[in-house]
Formats: sequence, C-alpha cells, structure tokens
Amino acid sequence: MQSNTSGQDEADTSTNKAVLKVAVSGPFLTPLDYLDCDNLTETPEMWPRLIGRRVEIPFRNRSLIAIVVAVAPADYALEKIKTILRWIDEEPILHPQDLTFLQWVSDYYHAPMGEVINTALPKRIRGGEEASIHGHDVWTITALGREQLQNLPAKAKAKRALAEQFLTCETPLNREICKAQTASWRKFVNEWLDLGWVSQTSGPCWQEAVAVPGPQHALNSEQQSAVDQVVSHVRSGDGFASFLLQGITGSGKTEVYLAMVEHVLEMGRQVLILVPEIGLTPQMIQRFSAHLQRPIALMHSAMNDTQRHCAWHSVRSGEVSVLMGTRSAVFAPFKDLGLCIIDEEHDTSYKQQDGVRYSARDILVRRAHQLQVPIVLGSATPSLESLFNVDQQRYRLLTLNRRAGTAKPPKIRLIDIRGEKIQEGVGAKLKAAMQKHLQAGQQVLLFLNRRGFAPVLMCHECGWQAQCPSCDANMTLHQGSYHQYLLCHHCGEQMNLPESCPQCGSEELHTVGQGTERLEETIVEWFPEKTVLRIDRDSTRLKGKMEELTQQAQKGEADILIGTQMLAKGHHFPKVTLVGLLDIDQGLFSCDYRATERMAQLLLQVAGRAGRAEDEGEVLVQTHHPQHPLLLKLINEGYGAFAEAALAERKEAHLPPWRFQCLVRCEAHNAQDALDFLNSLKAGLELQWQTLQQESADTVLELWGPVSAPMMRRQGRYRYQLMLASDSRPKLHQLLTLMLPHIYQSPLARKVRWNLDIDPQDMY
DNA sequence: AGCACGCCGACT
DNA sequence: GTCGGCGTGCTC
Repeated sequence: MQSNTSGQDEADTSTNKAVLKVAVSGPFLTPLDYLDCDNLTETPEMWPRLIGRRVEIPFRNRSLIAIVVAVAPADYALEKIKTILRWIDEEPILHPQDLTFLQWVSDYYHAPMGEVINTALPKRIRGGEEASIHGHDVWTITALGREQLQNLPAKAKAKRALAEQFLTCETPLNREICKAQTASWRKFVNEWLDLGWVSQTSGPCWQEAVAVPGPQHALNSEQQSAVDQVVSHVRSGDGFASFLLQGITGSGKTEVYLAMVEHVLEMGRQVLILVPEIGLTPQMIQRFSAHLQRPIALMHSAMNDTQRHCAWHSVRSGEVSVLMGTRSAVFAPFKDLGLCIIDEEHDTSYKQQDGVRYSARDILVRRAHQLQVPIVLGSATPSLESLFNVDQQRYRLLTLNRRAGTAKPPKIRLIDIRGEKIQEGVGAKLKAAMQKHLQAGQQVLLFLNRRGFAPVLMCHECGWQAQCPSCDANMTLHQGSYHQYLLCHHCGEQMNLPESCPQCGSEELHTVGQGTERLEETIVEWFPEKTVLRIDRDSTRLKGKMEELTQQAQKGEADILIGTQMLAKGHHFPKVTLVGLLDIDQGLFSCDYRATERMAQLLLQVAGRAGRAEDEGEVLVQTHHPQHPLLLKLINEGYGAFAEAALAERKEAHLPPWRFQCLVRCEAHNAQDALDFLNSLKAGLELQWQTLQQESADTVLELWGPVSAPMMRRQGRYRYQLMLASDSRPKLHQLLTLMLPHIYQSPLARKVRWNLDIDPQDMY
C-alpha cells in the first residue's frame, strides 16, 4: 500500500495553476481536476460564482454531468487534465450553505462528494436539465380586458361564458378551467391575447389543490407550552436548538406541529417536515393543507422525476413554503428555511440502507445547526439515542401526556403461551377476548409481523426444508389467488412447490409456522359471519389498494383486521378496542442488540391503535417469555422506565450510544475474497491506530471480526463484516480518514463489493 | 461504477 | 481465419 493520501498522481510542482475541482460520482475519493473552457478560473473574483455550478465534462470516452465544488491548484499532472465541455448553469445551483452541508455529510459518512451530490439531487437535475421548471400556461385578465369582455355580443354564448369566468375568477385560469367553459377556448384565448385583454404566464408545476379548511382544535396547556417554547425560540432569533417532543399516541403531536409551522410561515420563512416512508398518507397531507391553507410540496418514493423536480424547484425558488417528505427530502434546497420537524424520529426508514448510508434524522440535526434554525424531533417512543441526547442536555424535552378527548390509554397485558398448543397462532385467551369484543360490535386488530402463508415448508419424513438457492434463508410459502408458490423474502426468488420432497421423495410436505395469510384463513374459519381484512405488503401491492383497505377499516366495514407492521404506523382505527400481538418473541432474543428497542416501539405503536375513541382499549401480548425483565419493565412501568433500563444495559455492554461504531460490510461471490479484503483492512486499521495512539493513548478501539453476516449468503454472494467501535468519535473518524485512501487503492477492494456504515442500525 | 483492451475457445 | 467469453485496469 502506498501512502499517497490524495489518491492522485503528484502534481507538477512548478505550476499551481487554479483548476476546477469537479465532484464526479464514481470510485474517486477526491474531486477530479478540469480546466475551464471559458478560462473563468483566471479571475479569482469569479471563483465564488463558479462553485456549485454544473458542468459537462469529458470522461474517458464519454461525457458526464458533475458539479464544481472548488477552484484550487491542480493535484494532477497538468498535461493530463482535460477541459470541460460546457457550463450548464449560469449561476450556482448549489448555494454555499448547501455545499457546506453536503461536504459535512461526505466527511461524516466518508463517502465521496460525488456520491453525496448524486444522492442529494433529483435525477433530472443530475441529468443536466434546467433547474427551474414551469407548469402549463395560465391566463389573467388585464385592465383593458376587464372593460372589453363585458361588452361581447349577446349571441356569442360560448365566448361570453369564458369571458364571465375571467371576469369573476380572482386567480389565473388554467386550461382545465377554460376547457370547462367551451371547446373553442383556445381560439378565444389566443384572440384576446392578441388584443391585450388577457396576459399569459407560466403556472406552477404542482397540481395539488389547497384542501377545504377543517375544524380548528384549541390546544391544551401541554400542547400550548410545547408550541410556545419552540416559537419563542424562533422569534427571538436565538438560532439553533433541538427539541425532543415526546407525546403518547393520541396526544396531538400533529396539532403542535401545525401551530409551530403556522408561526414560522407568518414570519415568511419555510418549513421542512420529514415523515417515515409509511407515514406520508393522504390524510396527513390533507390535514396540513387544510390547516395551513396553502400548497404543500411533497417528496416521496412514489413520485416520478417530474414531480420531484417540481417539488425541489418550488422550495428552492420560495414559491412553496412547506415541504413534507421522506428521508431524501432532507437534502432539498430552501430559500429561507426557518424550522425543521422530523416526525416519528425513531423510525428506521430514516436510515438509508444502500449507497451513502446516511441517517436523515442525524443529518437534519446537523443541517439545522448549520442554518441556525430550531429542529423538533417528535415521537411517542423516542429512540434511545435521542433520549440519551436529552440526558446529555443536547436536546430539550417537551412532553405531551394527555390523550385528546376522553380517550384513556389502553391496558396492556402479557399472555403466557408456554406449553399451550396454539397451531393457529392465536391462544385460547386471545380467542376468548376476540369473541367478547366482536360480540360488543367492536373491531379487533391482530398483529403478526410475518407475511405469507407459512415461513417454512418441511418434509415430514426427512426434515428437508425449502431453502432459497441464492440465500441462507427459508422460502416462504404464499397462497396466491390461483396457486401456492414459494417466495424468498430476501431476494425475491419465486418457484413452484415441489410435488414431493427433493431429498427423500416423500409426499408428506408440511407447512410450519404461520404468516398473515394462514392467520386470515383460520380467523375466517373461526368467525365465518365476520368480515376479515388483511393488510400487508402482498394485499396492498396494487396502487391505491392500501388507501382502499385502510378506509374500509376506518369506516368500520370490517370486524377483524390482520396486519404486519405497516398497519402499526400512522393509521387511526377508532372502532378498534382489542389489539392482539401474536408473536413478539423474535424481538427479545436477537443477535441485534437494537431488537428489544424496536420491539418496545412497535408494541406501543400497535397498542396505540386501540381505544382511540370513547371505548377503553385492551392490548394482549402473547409471549413465551413473560418474565423477560425489559418486557415487564415496559408493560408495568412504561416506555420511559424501559428506555432507562435499556440504556443502562447498553452502557454496561459498551454499546451505542455510549460507544461509536462503524461497520465495514463486504460481499463477494467468492467467500475468500471477502475475507481477504476485511483481514487486510483489519491489519491496516491496527497499524494506523498505533500511529494515532502515539499522540495520546487514552481511547479505546475495538475491532470485531471479520465475521459472517447473520445471513451469510444473500443473492448468491457471501457476506462478511468487520465492526469498529471506539469511545471517541473524532478518533474513529481520524482513523477512517487515514485508512480510506488505502482502501480505494487496494487491488483487493476491486474484487469485492464493500461499504462503510457509520452508526449502523442493522446487522443483517 | 462503466467501458475498453486483451488474450483464449467454438463457429460461418 | 473471426466472434465473443469475461479477467484486468483506467478514468482528471
């Protein structure tokens, strides 16, 4: 390994000519050097206006679009530096504060700037399209038109109808409105344009209409106090502060957000609201739009490139003041951002799991800090990290403990199912409770976090199990509409059921365990006169199906709801009074130390679905471990006590948030290649750590591995990982900064797929 | 990551 | 004699 830290050839020292530093996405740790086709780099005063603009560059034998991130002396041999083909933007597309933020993300996650920019920009912008985007044309009546259009001949009925529309409507007319008046609208509008009676402008690119205002709820004292604390901070211009808003389900967090947003909008500033992937429901958008009475830009995975581009441009130009979006919206540019909100901050969908593995929550806190604006992190069940930050006085705690209206918190009880024969997954006590609640005409929700019919297909004779050919995992049996089939939930591999056991030829193939499909079958059998609705990824695959099913459930058209965790988040089922959790035991003893935290959060989320109206809710939790100390803590003393105990356990075990981790993952078709890469990396890290320790030897570094990933083979690749942990985040980062150029240059690295996961959330 | 170059087997 | 297999190596 060489010790060339820039990863570049030595520059000719006789020249320090300034060149463009261009962030290209690819295996480059640092930006690449290019000469300017217009020689704008000759004038230092111009430099600030060059940084943040897109350029088209020659790259090998093709051309790419990339961003200028700096103007500085060349690091590369001058004769090898190529000249850019053209400037795409006249003005920077990324402003200094955006670049500072992206640079911080690049440094923190040790990801090349080109990759970070790629993650941050919408595809259209990455592809070189113009930054601004306009919707369809709209027309406004002019002063002259106002005089003339009243005096149209009586017999020109169609024309008069359109004119009437122009005279009465206060906002510009679009083609839909005009078309509704007369089929010849285009001819008339063109005629009036020529006469100067109407004028044409570009309308906004979004189509979302502002919802009709709904009833306003007065805030209770708790809510008002939370709003006041944040708003007073905004008003005083004190800059950055982070608040953890901990409010139990039904305590009205959304009203608090709305009141805060309202105040910030009044000041003429913008707001960013991050929501989990599943949380961006039409009801949520409707609620914000109806309350705020202004258009809201959206950004989520179901949107197409045009819609993303539109949202991006609308907030950048300041035309729209509120952006609500999932993870990737954290990168949206703003003209004048005044407040950041992140709802359900504990949700795992905020962590990107491929490419640049960023945590939208963590980097939003940083962004708020850079922009000197407050941030509110909301949750009923905050992450241990955030509670830790409250303890460390980095976050200020705001609590909401009162449920709105008369609703009481549900009673949660553990049901010991040890020794009970429960082939159908529902024990006798839960079944009895279901009967009671159903007889009273109420809804029941059964939660089972396992989709499909059965997780295992097994030969009764020899014990053979249907395995995925490309993963170390069982294939799940699914009951399709026409036939049964086997599906791997990890790689999507699908196949038909074998007629007989491939190992011994026996025809005694049995299904073991239960998924939501089998549960549905059983429940329909038990309660034939009741309507059963199953809501999981399979039953909601079709577009709009999720909406349809949840609305059906909310209207009370179903008696029994069966669902996976997608049912637990963001939906209100006012008639549900009994919630049954069928199997939470996987969460108690997992190799992933975060599993208990997840289990607790999910349990309370699901429990929160019960008894939101007047009727008191009941929650029954089936478990084989009724004595599990953390589970008991959660049920008897609540989430706060659970979190405190869990944090103490983490401290004892030297785990985050007490320690800082980085996971190096590696996969290859050949297992040895992956192991070689990680072993060589480990040796390099040990060596570099020694040099770091020479300055001050007061910190700990633990290297754990290489070990195989919990699922060693996935999609035909062998997967290994090396865990780094330290009690000093700066030291850990220094170590990675020292090590990274070596990794990029290592020939071993090119034979495998590897990535860094800073603050890993999952071990899979 | 792509994409060309390069050096060996089965085909018109 | 060629077409094409995917190993190796480079991109400012």
